[in-house]
Amino acid sequence: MRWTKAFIPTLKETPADAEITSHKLLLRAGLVRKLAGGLYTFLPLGLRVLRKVEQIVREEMDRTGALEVLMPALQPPEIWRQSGRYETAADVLFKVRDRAKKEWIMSPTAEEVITTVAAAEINSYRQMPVNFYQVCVKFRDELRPRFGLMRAKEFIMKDAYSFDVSDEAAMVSYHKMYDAYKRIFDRCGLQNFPVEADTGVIGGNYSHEFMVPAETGENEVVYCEACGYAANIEKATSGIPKTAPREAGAAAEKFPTPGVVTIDALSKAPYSVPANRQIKTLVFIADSKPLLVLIRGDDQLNETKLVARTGAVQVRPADVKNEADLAHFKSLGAMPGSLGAVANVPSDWTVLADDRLHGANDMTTGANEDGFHLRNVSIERDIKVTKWCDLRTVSAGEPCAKCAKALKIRRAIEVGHVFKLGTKYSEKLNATFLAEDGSRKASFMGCYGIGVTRTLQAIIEQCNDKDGIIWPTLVAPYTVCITPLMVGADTAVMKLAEQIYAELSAKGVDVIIDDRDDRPGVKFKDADLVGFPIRVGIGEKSLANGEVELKRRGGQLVLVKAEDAVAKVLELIASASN
RNA sequence: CGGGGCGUAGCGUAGCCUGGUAGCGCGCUUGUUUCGGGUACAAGAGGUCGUGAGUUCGAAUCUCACCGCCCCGACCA
Repeated sequence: MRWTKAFIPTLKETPADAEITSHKLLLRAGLVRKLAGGLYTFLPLGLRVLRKVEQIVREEMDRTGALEVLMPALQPPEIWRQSGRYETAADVLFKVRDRAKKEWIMSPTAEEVITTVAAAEINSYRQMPVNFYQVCVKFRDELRPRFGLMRAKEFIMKDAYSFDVSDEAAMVSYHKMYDAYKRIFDRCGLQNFPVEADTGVIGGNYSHEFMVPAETGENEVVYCEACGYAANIEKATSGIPKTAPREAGAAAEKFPTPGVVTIDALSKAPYSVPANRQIKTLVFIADSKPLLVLIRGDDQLNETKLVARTGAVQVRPADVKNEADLAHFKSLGAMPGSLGAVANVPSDWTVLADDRLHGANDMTTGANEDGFHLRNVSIERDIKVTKWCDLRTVSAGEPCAKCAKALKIRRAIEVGHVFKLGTKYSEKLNATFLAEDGSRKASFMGCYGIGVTRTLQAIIEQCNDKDGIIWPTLVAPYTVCITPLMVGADTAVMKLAEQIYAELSAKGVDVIIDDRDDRPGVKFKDADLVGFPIRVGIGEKSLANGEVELKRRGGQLVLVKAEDAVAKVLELIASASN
């Protein structure tokens, strides 16, 4: 490719609406342009990178034996109703109507569609295991698109769906994908690691996310350097000890605490109740039913865990400004800050308590009377807990549950997610088969997603310096950039540049020649900004000695004999490709 | 949806408070110059000042509504 024909609109200045490095570089390097919030056009250079990432994904998926298909972007709402997700995923569904006013859903994912195919076509255990995948545009009605391609209304996803005859077989399929994902992100040049994950609206019981460490990531990951434990903070647990039991004291005793409505205030004089001897009592509304959540005063509730434990579609904190919610507070007898679970809890309320409070006594909690708290509370004795479960958020420094070493927390970008689904979808959409023993069973599914466009941006977020992008060799838009510093057609410099360009092209190398009649500084800056892995510089000075320059992006410049240039470039490429 | 900020040439911005000629840098065009890290000089093109309504003799500037964008939060497969 010739630069003058390639359409690479680089920007010297950063567009005002880009915040994070990778977003700025996407725009500055001329890879994409914004059409509207969360919607981007891939320009030629950006598309080349996208295709290379897709290519890696396809190669590794094919290697596992997965089969590529292509499903419609428009889906009938009926199958979403059948799976139950018409309601549970309603918030992110883009819906359109055709001229007959019939509603359609723009695919955010395709469990329902592929399961419909399986229901019709997979009738025998002999047809499994099988794994179908596709790479296509997905739509999500994001509340707030942001960070360029990271969270967009429309994006490219690779989604795969496996069908197996048993739970054990499904686990084998799951691990095939798990291993393939590791290879895919490695080949993309990304530092990445899998973490245990919550399953969210997708459902299922076993799940990992693939994370790329980055300060700008939207996820927090808890990890242990000693034993390798790693989990999304939404899922993570630690080996932190339960609340130390004390000698069982006298009966719970009410005492006045006028105006004290925070853990912090109660921990100060004259009350001086340390936060770790307090019980925080929170009211939530789970599918319109009230719910009490008890958690230790010095702990933070993890709402993802709460949603998972309740199994409810919608869980939200009760709000005193909401009249229906206010009635719930009134039935308890107090407003937030004086709430407790010892007395006045209506019998039909669910009380969820965090495991860390198990067996705790000598605790202080709200008395369900404004301006009063209770001390000497023993949870077992004084509170009727419906269900004990893990509800707290892990903090850095807590002991690892596996090896007791201190846990760390870092931010990361989620680029892939694998789920073991069980029979959730196959049962609802009747994807059953005849087993070897003649019985009819629902197939055991897994689903596996990779955010392809997000992966592309994650690469930029991780691979850059002050001058621009530093593309990993396998995903660079062009592997080699030839930079002649004198473009006159009959100059020795240009003749050599053209010759090297032709030879590398003939060898199948993705090469671009910067044939612009521009100053050297402009060409160097642009080459660095776009981030080609290898640059071949050809100028009068070095050519006078029969030499050309070889420079790896971000590396040292080396002089090589002009006649060796092609061979040296091929060597560099070979050593970089994995 | 709540809070905050912004909208002036392709990009980045000044002007707005205190109403009266729309300015600068980059980019673009032409010419000269220069030629190893975003050359220099000269000439030039390019603007419904987000949209609509209002106040006023007069609105980029003041008022109201709407639209769009960015950030924080809520949400997130």
